[in-house]
Amino acid sequence: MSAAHYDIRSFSSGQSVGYLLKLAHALMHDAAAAAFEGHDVSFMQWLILVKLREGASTAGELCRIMWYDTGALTRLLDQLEERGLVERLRSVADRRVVNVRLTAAGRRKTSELMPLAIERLNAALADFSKAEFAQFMRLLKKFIATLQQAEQARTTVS
Amino acid sequence: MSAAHYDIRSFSSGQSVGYLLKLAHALMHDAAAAAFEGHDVSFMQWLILVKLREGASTAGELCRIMWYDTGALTRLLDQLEERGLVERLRSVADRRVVNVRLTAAGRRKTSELMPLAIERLNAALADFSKAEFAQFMRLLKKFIATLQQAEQARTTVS
DNA sequence: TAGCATTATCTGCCTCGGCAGCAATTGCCT
DNA sequence: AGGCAATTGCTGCCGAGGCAGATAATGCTA
Repeated sequence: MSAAHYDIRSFSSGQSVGYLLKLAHALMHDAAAAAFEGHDVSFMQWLILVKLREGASTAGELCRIMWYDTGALTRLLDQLEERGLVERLRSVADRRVVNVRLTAAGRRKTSELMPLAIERLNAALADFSKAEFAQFMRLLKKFIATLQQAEQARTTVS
Repeated sequence: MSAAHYDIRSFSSGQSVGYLLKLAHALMHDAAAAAFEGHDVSFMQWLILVKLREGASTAGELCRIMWYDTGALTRLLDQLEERGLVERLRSVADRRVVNVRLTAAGRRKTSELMPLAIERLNAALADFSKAEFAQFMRLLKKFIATLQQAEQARTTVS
């Protein structure tokens, strides 16, 4: 472990990872949300659809991987179910669990909107070389791993 | 400019910068908010105080640099003013403008809570070498710059 | 000076996520 | 089997932020 990166004397908010992450996320999210405007599925809803396509199968699982509230997800799934993009099936193995899966229409809608997201991601990274992109991803994952570990330690204590 | 980083065929949400930024920000924010729990100033409010100490002087300026809603900021300033941490002064040069500045108590409170934030930032970056930290900051800033440029182009058109 | 677009702030309304409590179900332990 | 903690999903409530319209003040143009 190296010495601390920040100290009280020299701290400036513009040099804070937290502040930069906030800005980067807000800008990226706004760009994505703007791209999805006018379509009948919001950006957040589409993210859920993608995660389902990638294998997520229950409500709780979606909440954990998306760092999303269970109450909020229940309501979000209600909407997706109403529009026939998703279906809920009570698990027979464990009747507390609700299995969620894409319908055919849901799968179609997911693919249909995919280009919107891809386009925005590439636009945001237009000035990044392959090497820079790889570095960026690696560092983000490392950062996340550290915090998730700390978070897990915090919640298992209490 | 290099070739596109993402394409429709190979896309996976776990490899999306947007998804990673969302997670990184959420985890960092939760850690910071948890650190400020119990103190009479929320994490968000403290951020405003810091920006004021660093020279921000009007409500509008705070909104722009923090990527924050003007309505939300008005209410947040109301609370800070009530507690005597901040004071509003109608500008004499332009009477539409409200100059905001820290009171002595506000400056004291800002410094008092600084260690909480520093500590969390350093904890999150504990495994980062100096070089990795510098790289991470550089790439985040580059990413932000690209998106801000695009955002500005989008809003000046309409 | 009169008219009009623009800017800065504030207010009300709406949506969405966080949180706490609830009901149903399961698994563990005796 | 019986009791009890833990887990899953759902519901009501609350607070915070986004958005649109209102207000006041300024600057530009004729």
